[in-house]
This record gives sequence, C-alpha cells and structure tokens, in this order.
Amino acid sequence: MAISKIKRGSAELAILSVLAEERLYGYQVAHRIAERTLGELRFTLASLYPMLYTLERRGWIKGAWENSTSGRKRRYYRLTAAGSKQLAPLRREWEGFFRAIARLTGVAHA
Amino acid sequence: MAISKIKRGSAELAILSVLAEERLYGYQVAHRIAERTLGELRFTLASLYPMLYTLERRGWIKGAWENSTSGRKRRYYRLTAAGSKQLAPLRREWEGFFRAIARLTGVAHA
DNA sequence: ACCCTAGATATAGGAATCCTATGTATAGGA
DNA sequence: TCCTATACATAGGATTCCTATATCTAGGGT
Repeated sequence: MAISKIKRGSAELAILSVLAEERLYGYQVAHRIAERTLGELRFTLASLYPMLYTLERRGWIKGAWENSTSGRKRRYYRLTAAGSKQLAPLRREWEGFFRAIARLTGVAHA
Repeated sequence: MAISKIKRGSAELAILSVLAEERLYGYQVAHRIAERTLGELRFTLASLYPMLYTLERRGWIKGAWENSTSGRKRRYYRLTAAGSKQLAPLRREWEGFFRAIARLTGVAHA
C-alpha cells in the first residue's frame, strides 16, 4: 500500500486523539486510526511502537501491561494529564495549518 | 521563529499552487507563500531553492534567467503542462488527508 | 569612502519523522 | 502441521526540510 508522504507529522496528533477517547493497546491504536480514517491514515506497527515509547518517555501517555485471556500480554496506553494538556494546542496548530493550506490552494477538508 | 513540524510535506503543494497562478522568481515564491498564509507557512530560502531545482528536474516547473534593472539576475519559474497535471491529484490527496484528520480529531480548517 | 541592510541565488550538512525489513511469541483454524 | 491473525520490539534507512554558510548587487546612512 502506497502511503503518501503528506501523512508526515500527523502521527502524534492521531495517537493522542484516539487515546483521548479510550484506553487502547498498541495494536489497537493502529487499527482505530485506520478504521476511523476509512483507511486513509495507516501507521505500520513497526513505526507505531517507537512513537508510543517516545510519547511515554515524554510523559504524555502511560502504558501498563495486562494479561489477556488469549495470546500475548498487552500493553494498554492511556493519555496522562500532561498529554491531555498537549492535545489542545496541537489541535490549534493543525487548524492553523489547514487554514493556511486552504488559503494557498483552495483545498478544503469537506 | 519557531516553525512547527506539521508543515512537512506541504512544500510541493505550496510551490506548485503559487506558480499555477503567476510566474515568480524564487525569492518571490517564498514571500507569496508567507503572505498568502498570513505568515503561517514560511519556507526559508535555503530550503526553497533546492526544492525548486528538484521540481525543475522533474519537469513540473521551468525556470528562465532574466536581467532585472536592479540587483542580481532573477530566475523566473512557471508551471509546465506536466506540473499542472500533477497539481490536481496532489490537491485530491490533501483533501483526503484533511478529511482523515477531521474524522480522527474533529480538527477542521474553518 | 565605509558599513549595513535588503534583495537574490546557492550549497553542505544535519535533524526530524516515518517506513522497510526483520525478529520474537501465542492462539486458533484449515 | 502450517498458516494466519494477534501482539510487541529493534535496526537501519529514506524523505523532507532546516541551520549554517557563502556569494553577489544596489542603495541608504554616516
């Protein structure tokens, strides 16, 4: 699947956004993002996990191991208070960016 | 000036978009983009010129030297037919991307 | 005459972001 | 038994754009 380059920079926003609504483990995060964007945004697991570690190191998300009845252990991530605080300005940044692109090219999201 | 990272990937679209409307030299391209986005998108000249060379090598834009009455020579760029053909699908890609982000986070351009 | 600023183009090197390739491990279906 | 889906993990690299630096010209201030 050819992932276009315009996805760059949106990973953080995407991960924080889905974790803001529910507690999810890594594998689930990737699926939620693909599902909610109708497949338009897809983060491969091999790039997703390092992002989760980075966000956790920053204190924006917090992971906890849990045994599942089937298969491997899962590491569930939730948004921390610090992460929640980051999400609002991040959204504003993206809104500004969208406005800028719209002004330049007429591209709109709807 | 702290340029946020979310600009990534938009350079091509920005350059082609402004050149689709008028013939501009490099220095002017940077100013048009900053001006039209109210300063929200700014490409430093040192990163802009290599992008122009790349786009020209691809045949999407075409540059021509011209003497100006004052100062240095200017290299004016115009969109080629091939570049014009690229712009439409590029816009569609960005529209898809905007829709995806909007679905994920509720971020909208307006 | 001198320096500084603005205009204008150019290149080297590197930071940030995300992907490809690869590996490990478990459960369940064909 | 093998394959697939589930689930986490790391190394290395590609792409995109920036910082730092350089060159050259014209014009204004002192």
